[in-house]
Amino acid sequence: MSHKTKYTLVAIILVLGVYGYEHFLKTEEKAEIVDAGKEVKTYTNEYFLPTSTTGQIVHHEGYSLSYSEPHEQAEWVAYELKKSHLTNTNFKRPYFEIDNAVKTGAASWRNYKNSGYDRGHLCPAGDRSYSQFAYDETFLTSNISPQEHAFNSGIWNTLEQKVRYWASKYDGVFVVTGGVLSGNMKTIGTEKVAVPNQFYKVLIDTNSGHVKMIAFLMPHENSNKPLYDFVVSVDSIEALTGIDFFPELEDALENKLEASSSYKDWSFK
DNA sequence: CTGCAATTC
DNA sequence: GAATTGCAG
Repeated sequence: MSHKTKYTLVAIILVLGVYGYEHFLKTEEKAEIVDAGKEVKTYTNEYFLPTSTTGQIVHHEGYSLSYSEPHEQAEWVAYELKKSHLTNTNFKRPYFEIDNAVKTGAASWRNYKNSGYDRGHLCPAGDRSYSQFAYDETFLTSNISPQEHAFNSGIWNTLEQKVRYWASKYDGVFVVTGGVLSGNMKTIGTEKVAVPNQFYKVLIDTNSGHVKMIAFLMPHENSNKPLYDFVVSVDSIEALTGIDFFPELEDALENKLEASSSYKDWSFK
């Protein structure tokens, strides 16, 4: 063959080689996140996981979730927020990524684009700022729900900050949070991601002597009311969602704590 | 902290 | 599409 043909072939091989290597790197990066879901969780983490009404629980390094395919979002996200997790580091926000660990296919972030709704974190990025990996992992689409911006940056944000305050004060809390996926809901995007009409957050603390619980149920709208106005019993959220929140607790204790809507054990400062 | 959007390459 | 920059609650 001619020299010209040889050079052409070499050039093509080089281009394919570089492309292939970059593709290999990207595949490796994705594999890291997927494999992270297979890691064995700590005892405490497993212990407080709620039941799944959808049959699809996914474990990530920094949180676990139960994915509802019909609603294209998690019915709950659960994680332990330790005092040591709280840092002042200010990571750059990454791009949202489809969660490949969701076998039925997690929603694309494109559903949210120009929808008028925020990509609202369920496990807040601010709760996983102890490492770049943990922070980035919260930007998976299985960890977000459509939220009105005024709500997300308003009273919901206030609640999230209060959770961090409690995690610091009580040396760690276990957090379960999600939207109430029932009733008539609007949808956004081509995949019809449901817009919850209410959001909840359930906390349990076992590190402060005696076990205590608190639950919040908020309409999907901003509010200037104090946080304690939204305290409800865990039982009432279980009735709404069908989720059993702390099935591993001793029954008598579980029944007592979950029936209570008292917040006397939790400091609102 | 919680986010979106316009701009540039 | 990726990254930077600015803006808003």
